[in-house]
Amino acid sequence: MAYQRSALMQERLSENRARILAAARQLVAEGGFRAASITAVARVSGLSTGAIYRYFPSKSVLFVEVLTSAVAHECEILTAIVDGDGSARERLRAAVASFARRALKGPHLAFAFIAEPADPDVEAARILCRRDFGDVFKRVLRAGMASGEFPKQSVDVGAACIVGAFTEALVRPVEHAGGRRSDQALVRAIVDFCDRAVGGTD
Amino acid sequence: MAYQRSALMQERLSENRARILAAARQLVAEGGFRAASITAVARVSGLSTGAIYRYFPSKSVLFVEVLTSAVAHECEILTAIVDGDGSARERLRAAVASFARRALKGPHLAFAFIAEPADPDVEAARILCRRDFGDVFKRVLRAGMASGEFPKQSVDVGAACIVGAFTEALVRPVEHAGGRRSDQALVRAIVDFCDRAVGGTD
Amino acid sequence: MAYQRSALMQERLSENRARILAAARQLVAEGGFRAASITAVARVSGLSTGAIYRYFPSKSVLFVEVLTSAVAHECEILTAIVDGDGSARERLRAAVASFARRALKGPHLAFAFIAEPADPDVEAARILCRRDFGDVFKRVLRAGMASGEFPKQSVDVGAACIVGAFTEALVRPVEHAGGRRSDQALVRAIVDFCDRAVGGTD
Amino acid sequence: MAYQRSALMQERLSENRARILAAARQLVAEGGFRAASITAVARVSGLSTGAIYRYFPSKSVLFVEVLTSAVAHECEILTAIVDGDGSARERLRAAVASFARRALKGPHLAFAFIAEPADPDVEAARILCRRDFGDVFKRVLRAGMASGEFPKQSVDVGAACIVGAFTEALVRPVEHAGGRRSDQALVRAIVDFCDRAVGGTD
DNA sequence: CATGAATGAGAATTCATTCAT
DNA sequence: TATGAATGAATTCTCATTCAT
Repeated sequence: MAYQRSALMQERLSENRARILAAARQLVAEGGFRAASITAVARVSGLSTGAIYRYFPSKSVLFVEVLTSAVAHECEILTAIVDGDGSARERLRAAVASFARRALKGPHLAFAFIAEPADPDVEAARILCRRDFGDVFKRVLRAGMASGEFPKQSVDVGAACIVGAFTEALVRPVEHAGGRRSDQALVRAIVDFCDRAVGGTD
Repeated sequence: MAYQRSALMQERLSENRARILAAARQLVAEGGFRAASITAVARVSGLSTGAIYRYFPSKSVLFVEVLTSAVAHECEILTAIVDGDGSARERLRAAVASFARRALKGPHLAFAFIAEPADPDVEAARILCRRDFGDVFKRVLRAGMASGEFPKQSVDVGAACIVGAFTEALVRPVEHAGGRRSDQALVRAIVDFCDRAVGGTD
Repeated sequence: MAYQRSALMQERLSENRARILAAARQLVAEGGFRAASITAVARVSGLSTGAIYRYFPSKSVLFVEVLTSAVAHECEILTAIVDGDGSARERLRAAVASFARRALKGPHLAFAFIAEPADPDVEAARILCRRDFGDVFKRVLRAGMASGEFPKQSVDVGAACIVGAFTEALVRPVEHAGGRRSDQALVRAIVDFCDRAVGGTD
Repeated sequence: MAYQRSALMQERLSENRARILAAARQLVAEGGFRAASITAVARVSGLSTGAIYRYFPSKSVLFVEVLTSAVAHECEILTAIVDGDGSARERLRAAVASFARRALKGPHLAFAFIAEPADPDVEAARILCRRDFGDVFKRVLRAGMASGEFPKQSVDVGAACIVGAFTEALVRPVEHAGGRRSDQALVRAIVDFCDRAVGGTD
């Protein structure tokens, strides 16, 4: 009996795939990579462990995709801001502020993806992701230098420093959730720091 | 009559302790906490697994010591610089440059200690260590603001951003060892970034 | 669509659970709790160590169940006898005789359960089990005292002494299996001892 | 250089041996065989682990001696009572009462020796010790039967039952130390039980 | 094609025993 | 001779991955 893969079936397949990714994302967000076992992903997604392996050949591959898709999404948002209107300085401030605000809403996820290693494959993907983040900032740095808004500086290092600066500044309040300063003030301080760092004028 | 513990024996004991710490440090530097199993520490240190437990009551305690001793050492060096002579700006530049140069020599370790989580006990120690690093920079920031060298800014956020910025900027070249720019130029770029970020004048 | 768990599968699951319990029971019977490692249970049951942990969350829980289920079974039998017809004395004799005969068939197990401690959790369960045994005998003692068959005496101590007496008398012949007197005579002697101890008249 | 083993040295040797035995006894009394590791024995005795092995070839041998010497001591006391003056019944009551009172003073030790097994060698010794205990009671049983004080009964079984009865009755209060009945009343109840069991008349 | 029970290598930790000093 | 550091096999438990149903 020949099987026809119906549209319905196709849909279910990609729905399952999405469910698995969502479950993995949620688990990492709630408890880090440590809490994200295949068994847990199966439980949260409502599928079996065997089913996970139908959609992803290994745990590494699954989490590399979780990581890259989340980062790609963030990068799209940042890119839209960086490629938008306004001065380079305005765009940089807006991009940093946007990332910081989003990270403060879903804290552990941002931390895990940016800072937490898992196994070597995921680690390799994480490094590529950080580079992707950096690339967005490189563009606005180049634009600012071209227009004379920013002084001459290393684009590579500047971009990495920006990513590192706001990552680190965001990680700490995340870890002591209680008694943190207002998120507004935190975002503002991070943005000011990056602004001064690249601009040199206040 | 109890036998005197000979000086030779004493020396071997502390030598073994140091060997265990060195082995643990090396394993973390090469492959992160993931690669640092007790078995691996035993193999690299040339001792048995049981011997590890004569010197350290648990894996957690061992790695907390690895972490805190490394960080304490770095903090001492930074503190000496920050408490030295010169303008706040000069001292900040010197501190960042010193850390960056040292990190480039023993690369992965710095990252693993700053960014990589392990088990809850080590994680708790790691958070304290990050705070210690930040504290050093807070002092120079306060000094610069008091003397009017630096504009008014958030000391907490600024310190975290500095730590994050140079950590991130150092991690990337470390991970793609080939084709990196000259270390000198890298250090210079990082220092300039932090300098502008806190000072606002060039 | 979730698949139905077939009756066959259901059966295999409870069969495995039973196999694990049986293997644990056998190992305790043959060599005491000392000989009953998880590895040994896995070997004897024909499963892997990991499989044991699908059915029982820890070694303690497994052995607590082995212990309590065996004791509960014995207690049911004794309770049925003690709550049956006849004089208190007849029921006491029947209960002791029944336990003794059963113990002589599966010897070491009864002893290990009554006398041998293991880890704290199992030990706690063991104490509760001894109390359960004692409770059965307390009832018949109270009945006999109420009816005037037995002289006034401590119910608590009497019950404990009965359990201890037949346990000890059964343990020795069990351990030197060769050359033992006839089981019949042994059971008779134990029953007579307990009978005299509580009744005081022959 | 030929060594002369001086009297002083001889004394120290047997003193050390005694210290080791005392340390082992104390540890078993306080925490059972579980707490009695060779390292712990070394610590408590003030000797090194290596020294333990100069006096005892293995842990088993050490604890077999701890066990047998303690039991031998109890047996001597019981034997003196059993071989003393008075009716068989009086001597039996006195012996049981003596053992019970002593056990209540140093409870864990008696329990560990009577009920708790360790490794196979110690276990074998424990069984022999119980037999030794039983032998004492066999003598008084025989004496009582010969004089017509006790009815005809199995000496072997009776002795075992007596040992089991008072052991069990003593073990329980030991384990729930709080809220126990008065020791006096407990001893009395145990003695009465054994008395009735062998004598048949009140 | 989905299921989830089973696998088994590997992790941290313990401890009786040995042997270089 | 006494020491106690070192050994290493054994223990309990975890989890990514497979495969019979």
